Formats: sequence, structure tokens, C-alpha cells
Amino acid sequence: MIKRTTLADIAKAANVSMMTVSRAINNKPGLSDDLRQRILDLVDEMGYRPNTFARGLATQQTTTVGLVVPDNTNPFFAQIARGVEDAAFENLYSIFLVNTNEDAARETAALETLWQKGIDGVILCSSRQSEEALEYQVQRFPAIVLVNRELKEPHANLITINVNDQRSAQRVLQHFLDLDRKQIAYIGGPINSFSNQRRLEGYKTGLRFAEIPFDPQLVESTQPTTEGGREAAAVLLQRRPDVNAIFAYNDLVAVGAMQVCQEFGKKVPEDVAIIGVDDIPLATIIRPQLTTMHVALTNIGRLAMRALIDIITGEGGSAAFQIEPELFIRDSA
Amino acid sequence: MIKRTTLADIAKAANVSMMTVSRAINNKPGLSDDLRQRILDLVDEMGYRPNTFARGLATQQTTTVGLVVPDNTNPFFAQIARGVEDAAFENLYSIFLVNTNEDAARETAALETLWQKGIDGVILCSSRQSEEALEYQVQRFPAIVLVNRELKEPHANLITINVNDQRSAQRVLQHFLDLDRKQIAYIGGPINSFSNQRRLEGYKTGLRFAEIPFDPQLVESTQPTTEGGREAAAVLLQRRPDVNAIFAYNDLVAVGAMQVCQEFGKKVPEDVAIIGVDDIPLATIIRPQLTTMHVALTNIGRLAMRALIDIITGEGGSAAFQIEPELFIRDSA
DNA sequence: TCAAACTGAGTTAGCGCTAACGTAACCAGC
DNA sequence: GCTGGTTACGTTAGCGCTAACTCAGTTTGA
Repeated sequence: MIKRTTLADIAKAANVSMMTVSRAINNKPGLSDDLRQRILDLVDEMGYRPNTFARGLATQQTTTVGLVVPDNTNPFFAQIARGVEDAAFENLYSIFLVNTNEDAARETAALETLWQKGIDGVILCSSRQSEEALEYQVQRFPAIVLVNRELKEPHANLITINVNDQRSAQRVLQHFLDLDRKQIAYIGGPINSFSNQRRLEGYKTGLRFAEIPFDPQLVESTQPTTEGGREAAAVLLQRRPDVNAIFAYNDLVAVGAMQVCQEFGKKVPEDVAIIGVDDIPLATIIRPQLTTMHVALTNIGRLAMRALIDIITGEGGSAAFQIEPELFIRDSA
Repeated sequence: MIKRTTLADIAKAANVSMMTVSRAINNKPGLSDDLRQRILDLVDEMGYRPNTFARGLATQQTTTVGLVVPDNTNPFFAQIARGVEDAAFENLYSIFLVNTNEDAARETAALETLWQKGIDGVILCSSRQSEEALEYQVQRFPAIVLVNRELKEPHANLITINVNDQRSAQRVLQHFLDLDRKQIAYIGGPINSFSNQRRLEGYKTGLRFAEIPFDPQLVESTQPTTEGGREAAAVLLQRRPDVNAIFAYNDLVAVGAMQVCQEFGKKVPEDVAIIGVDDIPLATIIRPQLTTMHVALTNIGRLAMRALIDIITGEGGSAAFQIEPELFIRDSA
């Protein structure tokens, strides 16, 4: 392994003090242009790269942030992560990736580890922490961006980014009604999920709007996976064979539901119309292509990263972004 | 933001030297059991957590590694990343995630940034670096694990993990022949991809084995995406409508090809049998379910991380793992 | 009984870098 | 000619931690 070139090496070679070299590489004033150039040339020649850890120790800034997601394998979070990473790369930040496996304890442990690293901030997706636990985290980290989660109290170092789930659900209901479907089912995600609750609210509001009474028999909860969608749809179709529209918690669930419908001999969209949420790549791979509420996931990631940088640099904070999804009408509804 | 508790704070509170506290928390010998316990209690009480950056500076070890992938959104890499992260978490390592976007220049930049962080090692997936560039990286980083890429020269701090592409391809061919299919096409990935070349070799070997002459008209190259699969399959089916089996570079390509076959009025698997590689989640979501060479992707990730730790701790190095995929026969062949 | 060997600490130095202050040289202005 | 303000650097100290050395007191063994 090659020994690292350090500031001291450059200083010695240039016959100046370390501070002068530091000023040169950080583009700070206080030295003549030709000396600066001479140093920069030397830096280039000797292949010097500042040690970010050492710099972090001295400045208390690490240009490193944490990204905490339930599962980077889930296309939803994979897309967000991609956006975060892209924006981070552009701004010369690095990201620590951690999976929580939807487990609050592991999430806590992950945040603990990240905090030890002295990172500048965290992007926390779909946090399962309690309100109090989250308050604590907001206090200890310099900057936090919450994706898919809200916090009652505002904080100067906190920004939240949420999809407008309620409006989203209402839009889906409206489309079903435009299609003259009245037996509309909702296959929701985990009951304790915040976005699930908000979507359910939107679903109910949409029904009220159309003066259709809410029928608990048309609502199922399940895991946010294809398999979950299959199970819930099977239960649902057995209980209510008259269902002619399904609003699914997300695209994975929608795809599972779609398959079960077909296996039950129902045509999609003729007999049962199906709409999902997220617009993951699978939505256009599957046949019939899935009508879904498109959420600009990588954009959310980019936005999250930029928001985080804004807090860190003191240009932002205490904001709450609402992302408005858009209905992408394809073949399933 | 709460001020961090430091070693010095604990030392003062316990009325001992910092070194004693350091020994206590690092479980090193040289102090009495009750003093150690007293310090540990204090650490707990005051909520002290060592600053890993500072520790890294002092020990030249950061318990942090880099994970470089072309695109974390691609299920193939997402799965590997998941395995890496899991194993890292278990061993108290943290990972920096970087996407290269299949771009050699961005890959180089990413490695540069990672190197600045003074990380302990890198896991490099599907590297696009030239042989020389890679040699250079192997020299500068303390430890490297190469996934999906080989290097001619062995190095003490290098471990490679590769799927046995050649054997894999031969197994696919054999299955097609068992099914009595003779017009076997290969839709390959990017021409400069190493695994593509090896799979093509295996394809040819399989043909030779069955005494079927190699026909370049049955081979297409494309991007490793569903869209790529669609395009290549369309070209192929127009050129050779007699094709009755397709070996696809990966599952994404296979799915694209499958759809185009169906759109051409060919039934899968009756008219055209299709086999992919990787066994990503999509393979079981799609209908008909995809027959594919199953690769234990998260296991590769775990293996990679453990191998890296072995190099770092000096227990390994200079190894080359071959992963043997297994044919998962489902509905498409 | 006394030197050698161990125990349980403390002290010093330094990882690579930067903030904050110090200082010599130069220049303008009255 | 001297004050006061720049300019262009150097010096000092310290971020939080640990490796390596030091040292006083205790134990061991012949």
C-alpha cells in the first residue's frame, strides 16, 4: 500500500508552512497567486488528497451524511436512494447507507452508529421511531430530513418530505368514479404505517364525495409486497366477488392483486380496474401495464439531499414539503 | 444540538486519565475490574460514544468500507448491496454507497473520493476500469474485493468473486437440449461486459457439445434492461422466426424478450422457451414465471463483505471465489 | 532479603488538518 | 519620520482519540 502524501509533505517540498498549503488547497485568501499556483502544481504532481477524516476532526464537518431506509432492495427506496446519492455526488457529499429492515430497534442502533461517525446529517425514510424517540434524534443530529414521516413540532434543523397521500387517494377514487366503478376496494399496507392511514383517509373522503357509504368489508390490510397483495386480494374477492375496482397501497400490492384477479377469472381492467401508487419500474414491465399514482421518487431523493445540505449550510430548515403525485393512466384502469 | 460527551469529560468525571477510560471502553487489560466497571457505568450514564473519526485518525482504521456499484436501482446490485450491508452491520462496519452509472470516469472519481476518506477497503462491483487502472487501485487501497470482475495478477489484498458464467450458460443450453430445442438464440448484454463474454463462451461450448454449429445470426447484444431485451428480441425474431429457445443475458432482458415473443404471437414456453440469469424478484412476479439461473445475490454480498473484513484483519487475501448458479425451472422453459 | 517481574495506572506524543492569532515587510498619509 | 493599515505568510494550539513509553507500588522467587 502506497503511503499517503500529507499536508506536511507538500509543505516541506514547497518550503512553506502547512498553513500556507492548507490555504492554497482550500482556495482561501492570504497568499500570492504564483505561490498558490506553485503549491497547487506540487499537489497535483505529488498526488496529494486531503484526508477528509482529519479535516472533519478539525472542522467538525464531515461532508458525510447518513441514509437510513427500511430496505434498499425495495424499488421504492432504491429509487430514492439513487436520487440522494446523485445529489450527494454532485455536492461532494458521501453517504452512509443503512437498512433497518423495518425494525425500530435496528433503526435506533443504526442511528447510534451514524451519530458516532460524527456525520453532518441524516435522511431518514419511513421511520418507525416513536414521536419522542424522533424528537431526541432531531436534537442530537445537526440536520435531519424525514421522508415519508411527519413530526408534530417544527425544528430549525428538520425538514420533512411527504407524499400527499390523501389527495393521491382521492384522485384514484375520482378516476374509478369517472370509469363508473362503484364497488371500490382498498388494499392497504401495514396498519401502523402513516402513509397507509393517510391513504385510507383519502379513500374515505373520496367515497363521501361520491356519496358512497364506507364499507369496511371492502378494506384489507397486508404487507406491502406482491405476496401481500395476492393474499389480501384473494380474501377480498372471496368475500366480495362484486368488487370492480381496487386501489392498492403500492404497485407491488397492485401487481399481486392483479394476478389474483386474473386467476379468479376476472379480466383487468374490464372486470376489475386496478390502480397502484409509486410508479416503480415494474409498473410498465407488467402486462397489462399498471395505472398508478406516479411519484417522482428519484426527485424526492434529490430534494431530500439538497434540503439536508441547506440545513447544514444554514440556508434552510423547518420546512415541510408535500409531493403531489400524478395519475399515470395505463392499461389496468 | 447537544454537545458531544468526550473521553476527556469521562476522565474528569471519573477522576482518572483519558488513557484509563480508553482502556476501559476498548476492553483492554491494564486496570482493575471495579475501576473498569465504574468507568463503564459513567460512560453509560453520561451517554458517551467514541468519535469514530477521531479514533480512525489515531488508529488508521475506520471500520468503514466503500461499496461501488453501477446502479443501486438495478435489482441485481440492490440485492448484493443488501447482503453487503447486512454483513457490515453484523460486524459493526459502515458502508459508503456510490453509484458509477456504468461510467468509468465517474467510477474513478468515486474511488478517489473514497480513498480520501481513508476507508479500510472497497467492494467494487462490475468495474469498468482498465486492467492497469485496477492494478493501481489495488495498490492504494488496503483491501479490495472485486465482484463480477477478474484481475490477471493475484494480490495479497485482493479477493475476487465471480459467478461461473461459462458453466451457467452450458447448463442453460443443456436444459434447452433436454427440451429438444435446437434453434437457440443468445441475447447478450453489453459487448465489453466480462460476464457477457464468458456467457457467450459457455453458449458456444454448449452448442459444440451438442454438435450444433454456431450461428452468429442467433446472437444479439443489447443493454441489460427490459427495454434492451425487447429491442433485441424484436430484431432477432424478425431475422430468425424459427427460434424456439432464447437464453437471455439476465432476467430483465429475458422478461423483455418474453413480452415481445408474446406480442409476435408466440407462446412461451410452447413456441419459444426462455431462460434468464440472476433470479431477481421480478422472475417470480412475472407470468409465466421465469425459468432462470438462480444466483444467490445477497449471499454474494455477504461473502464479499466478509472477505473484505478477512483481508483487513489479515486473515485472508489473494483468493478467487467462483459462485455456482443453479437452474430454477419455472414456467418459461 | 533484595532484585526481578508484574500490575495498574499516568504521561507524552502524534494521527492530519484547520482556526485564530502573531509578525515581518511594505506602503500611504500627514 | 512615525503611525496605522495592509499583505503575505508563519506559529501555536487543539479537534478526540490511541500507541508507546514511563513509573510507582506490589508480588514473586531463590
